Amino acid sequence: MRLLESGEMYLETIYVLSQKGGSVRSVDVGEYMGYSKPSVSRAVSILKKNGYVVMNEDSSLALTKEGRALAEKIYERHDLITQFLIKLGVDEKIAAEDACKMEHDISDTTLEAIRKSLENK
Amino acid sequence: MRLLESGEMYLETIYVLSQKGGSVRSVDVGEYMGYSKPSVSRAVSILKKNGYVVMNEDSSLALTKEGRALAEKIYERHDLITQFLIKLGVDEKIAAEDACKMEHDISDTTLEAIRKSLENK
DNA sequence: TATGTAAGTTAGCATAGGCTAACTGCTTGA
DNA sequence: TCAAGCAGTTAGCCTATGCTAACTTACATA
Repeated sequence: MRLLESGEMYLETIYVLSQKGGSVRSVDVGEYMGYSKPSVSRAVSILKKNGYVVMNEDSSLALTKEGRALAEKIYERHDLITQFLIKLGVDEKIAAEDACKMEHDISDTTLEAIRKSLENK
Repeated sequence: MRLLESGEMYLETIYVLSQKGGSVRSVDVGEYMGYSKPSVSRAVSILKKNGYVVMNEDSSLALTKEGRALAEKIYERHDLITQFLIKLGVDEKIAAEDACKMEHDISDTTLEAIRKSLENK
């Protein structure tokens, strides 16, 4: 089942927090995103149902192979768009914020155009 | 009251259809957007409540001064983003589709960066 | 004149995705 | 040992925004 935008955001957050090292708990995800525990609990249960995340016995979260692959794809989009906006002259903070929203909307075609444009520099 | 993304889309559609000349009715908006009559009816009532649209006696729709100003702003964003994506090498159709989603998300800062980039060509 | 069609509205359903309140179950420290 | 606090879950509320069904109203024409 295809994740909606909010699901992608939760998945991306779990990925980003994992990259920082250490275990990732639901409460960490909620704190990072500014959402309540029940909101995270529901979102994580959907990610589990979709096979993107598993919860360990100590209730820390781990990405499955599929979850990691999808999260990497989403994060790469985020990163490419952010770099692109920065090159365009947008302040780093605003670039990251805008990229956060754009990453869910942009077609693969546009993303490839952005990638090419970054390579030609 | 600030319009949400869906409200902006309805307003933009009324504006675009107005530009084509002739009167714009709710049913035209629904047909253009692919939405049902009740969905349009509710959306239009919100636009009326916000002072962006009035309904004439023959139930055709007209933008107020504020509605027109906002619609023009939204449409200009749409147009700038579309032109920008086309210059980036994206096919015209896909550029318009992506612009449609991006126009609601992008900050004023990024929009100005896009505008400048288009001018430097 | 009576009927059929078109347009708009109202009522109410569904889903997504925030929230708070309240419960459960661990773990920890006085 | 037991009381407190922390993490996760469950129940249920709210808003936004799509939908269908069914109603109203007006017009046009047989």
